[in-house]
Amino acid sequence: MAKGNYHHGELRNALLDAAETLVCERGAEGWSLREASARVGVSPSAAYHHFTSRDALVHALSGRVLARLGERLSGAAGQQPDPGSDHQQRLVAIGRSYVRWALEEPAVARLAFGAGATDSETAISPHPHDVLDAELDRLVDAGCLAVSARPGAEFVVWAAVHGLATLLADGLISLDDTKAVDREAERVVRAVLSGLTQETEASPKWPTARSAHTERLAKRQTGSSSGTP
Amino acid sequence: MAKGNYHHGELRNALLDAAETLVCERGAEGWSLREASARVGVSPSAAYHHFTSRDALVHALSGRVLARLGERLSGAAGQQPDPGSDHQQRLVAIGRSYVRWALEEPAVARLAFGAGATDSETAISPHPHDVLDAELDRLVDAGCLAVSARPGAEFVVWAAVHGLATLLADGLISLDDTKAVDREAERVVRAVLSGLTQETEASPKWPTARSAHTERLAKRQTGSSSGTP
DNA sequence: TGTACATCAGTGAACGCGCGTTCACTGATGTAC
DNA sequence: TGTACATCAGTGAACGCGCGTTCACTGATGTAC
Repeated sequence: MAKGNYHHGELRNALLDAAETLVCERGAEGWSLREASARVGVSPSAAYHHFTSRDALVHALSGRVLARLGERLSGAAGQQPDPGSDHQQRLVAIGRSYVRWALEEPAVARLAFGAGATDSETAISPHPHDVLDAELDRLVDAGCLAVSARPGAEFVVWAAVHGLATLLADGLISLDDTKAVDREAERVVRAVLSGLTQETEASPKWPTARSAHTERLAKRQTGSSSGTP
Repeated sequence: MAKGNYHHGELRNALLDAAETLVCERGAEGWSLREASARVGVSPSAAYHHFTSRDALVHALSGRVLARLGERLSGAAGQQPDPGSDHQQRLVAIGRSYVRWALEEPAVARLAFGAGATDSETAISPHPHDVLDAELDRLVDAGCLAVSARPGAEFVVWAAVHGLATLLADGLISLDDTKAVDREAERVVRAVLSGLTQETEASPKWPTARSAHTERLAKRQTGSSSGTP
């Protein structure tokens, strides 16, 4: 906005905004760097002062989108009233929020997950994965999930919620309205949490999964800790 | 193969094969109709005698891939020994098979699901969804799943398994080896089935989901039944 | 306060490219008589 | 069994297109003295 437009000032963000809008309108892959530049009213080459390539733009957008999702999820959990006897409530809220989000802008969700594993420059904060993680810890603290069932539980919950979200976003499953989506998300979360709760003892040791996100964190820490003895 | 190559004879299938190989090599979107034709040793225009557009090729490929997945899933269930007391075993096998499949050729899986909802020409048989459905019916018959929990249970299981499969395929979660993948799949399936089993009574009514696949079947049936009074 | 100058963030033309699709064509195949 | 002919499944040249990226450039900004 305002005055001489030779220097845009906010071009980086403006390009990300334009790209996101294009993704909404035309799908995760159906747009070009040239189009995004044109929307912002800038020449295609201007983009290269802010992103090294189209791919870098995509990754940056993915990061921004995932961070927003993280905020949204932790917000959803935080807005839940005092759990009373229903300790699964906050996790239900998270699952619901995740699924709703994927359904609001399916193409954006697809892009975010598609580019998700490759970007390592920017820290995504709060990362959706961390939000889920913290919530499961709460559940253990409340005595509603056995300590033995806790390791890797986030991947089970994440898988279930993510699966519902992507099946809906990709149109492989349909539900009639938002209400139905919310309730289906609730069913999935409750089923999976109840199942995990039953694991308790005598269960086999489950494998150790790692998320691309925590992987990155770990690398960063070992890298810096080697410098601080 | 053999003799005068003016008439290929199997061009349609050959193009699908080439496209599938290209998807493996370069990702779900990183290939062109021209490339596929070139691999088969045919001019690009030849493809138009078998597919109305590149998009039609993609959909046909998706259908073929999904049908193969269906076969594989039902095969995996069928190979399980007599369940004994473990009635979840067959479903664990299905889930394992689904996840393994997605991990073997992630790009192909992505393409199959991405194009999945739009194709309505060819019936996919056996459809993965149907295989799952049948198996849950078995579970009810065996008395291991309440009749009240059965409706829509396939979507809960599908979501969980599909989520794990896509998170792994997209690199958002990593596991060390095939063994770990198998065990994680088992954990997810067992968790979700145990959760569903607990639903039994007094649970709220869950929404009615529809899959793009059954939707299509329904349409076909109403269409033909109107002609046979 | 005024001027010189480095740096930053744009421009716009050009590059080479491969794409999906169309078209008029032609060689091979199979069928009717 | 042999020939005429319709149909099928290829060819190859051409279309117009938009793409990502590069390059030498230039106008605006901010800092040092």
